[in-house]
Amino acid sequence: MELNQTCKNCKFRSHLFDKLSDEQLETIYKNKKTTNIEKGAIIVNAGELIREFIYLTEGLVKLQKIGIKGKEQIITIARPNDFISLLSVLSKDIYEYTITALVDSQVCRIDLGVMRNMLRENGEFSLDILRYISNTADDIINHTYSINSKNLRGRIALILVDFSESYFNSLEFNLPMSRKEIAEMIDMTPENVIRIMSEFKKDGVINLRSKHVEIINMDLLKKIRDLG
Amino acid sequence: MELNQTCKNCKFRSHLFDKLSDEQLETIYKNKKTTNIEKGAIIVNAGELIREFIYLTEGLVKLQKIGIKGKEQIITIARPNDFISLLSVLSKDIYEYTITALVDSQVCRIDLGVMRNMLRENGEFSLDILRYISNTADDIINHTYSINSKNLRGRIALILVDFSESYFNSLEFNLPMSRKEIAEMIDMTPENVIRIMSEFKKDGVINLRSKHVEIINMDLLKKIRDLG
DNA sequence: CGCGGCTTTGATGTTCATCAAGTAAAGTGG
DNA sequence: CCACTTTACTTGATGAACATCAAAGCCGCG
Repeated sequence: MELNQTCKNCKFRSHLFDKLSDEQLETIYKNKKTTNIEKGAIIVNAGELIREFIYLTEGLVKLQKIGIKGKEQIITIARPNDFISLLSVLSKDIYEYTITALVDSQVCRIDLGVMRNMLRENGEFSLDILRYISNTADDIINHTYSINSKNLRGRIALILVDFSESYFNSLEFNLPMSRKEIAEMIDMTPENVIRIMSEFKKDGVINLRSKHVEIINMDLLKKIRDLG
Repeated sequence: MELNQTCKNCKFRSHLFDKLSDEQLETIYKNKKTTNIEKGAIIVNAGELIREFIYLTEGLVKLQKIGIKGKEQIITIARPNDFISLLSVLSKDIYEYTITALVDSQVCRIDLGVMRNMLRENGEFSLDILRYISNTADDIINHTYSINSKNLRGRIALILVDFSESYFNSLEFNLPMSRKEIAEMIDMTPENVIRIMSEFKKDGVINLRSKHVEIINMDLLKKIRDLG
């Protein structure tokens, strides 16, 4: 892709790179690799040594923790322009989460040493990254507590609204994950995910055919979310 | 307290300030206020405008979220040397959490503008703070998921071990909070907190007299935590 | 075409929240 | 310092929400 060839003009560039000089962007360009990832492919495995900053340019990926009893737990779903390795990259030597592509995706990998130097050199950039990390962490914490305080119906409603408004900007979309993965995201069993989505369908709140979802009564769905 | 009079020689100083020059420490000294906080007193209220970096020098404080239905939720308990306002301070204009002293405590408040300038000026300092935020957020996220994946017995065991090993470094300690607060920390009801602690006492795992706890069988307690 | 994983529905059981009621402890005003 | 009030703690009984188990249908894939 032509526009991808320099970072300066990259159409996927995050505003977080705005504070970098042309020279610094050039340095990043020389020390990055862009890769295409197929749906279902693992981008990083928990436990691997961290060597790079990873930036999502296209697609959708899940970050998950492998629980002690094999029970997997999805922490968050990252979108384009997210630094997907961010939660571990600055504080740990190894990845804490496994990252997997939910749909065909594209990432840029920037050498970690280069990135660190840039953070040291450029205080404005560093401060922006600080804000970004802070926000990301806040969001995850809030999201987790919000899920936790809801009953099962409320949880399903929450993620349906979330997908619609925060990920797809549409009342119709295809769920990018299996029922089992949804269950892992909102801490319930696949059986109950199905049960409750079927209920919503029967009650005319949504339409559902395999992975395709159409939200019919958004107001009601939000009410279920907020009261649940 | 004499040693408190300059930041450079402060005995409560965090290693996070190590990267600051003498001049910068002097600037902080001129722009900070040290305050004593009584047990139970509120340090900041959620919703208040953030004007300061707050640093805990002595004591123990809780950070809590006020839920929608009045249900309070304790996010974490901060110790001396923690930047207790950290999760909101760089990304938000207002505090997201209410912070309350669990025991008599002391905090330093550093003007936010001064702090921001220092982060911009000093890349090493900024990078250290980045790591610190990253770590703090990671810890909270891990802790939350860990609590969430356990049954009630496992949760009680978890916090008892935590208090013993991470906060008091002793097999005997006084719980710095009520049963209700413990419940808010690990997402259960006060009734069940009591019930399960009584069970532990009856089974000879701990000794319990009002707020005083003595761990008798730490191995078993950890087994309960890990299997729960 | 047949196998394995994903999905769906129903029946059962367990865990935990809620309710209720009583006791102990701690703060409050005279 | 004592009566009084309030708040924290404790125990038991009940019910609801949800996980687990089981079985059958579906779909994609070799």
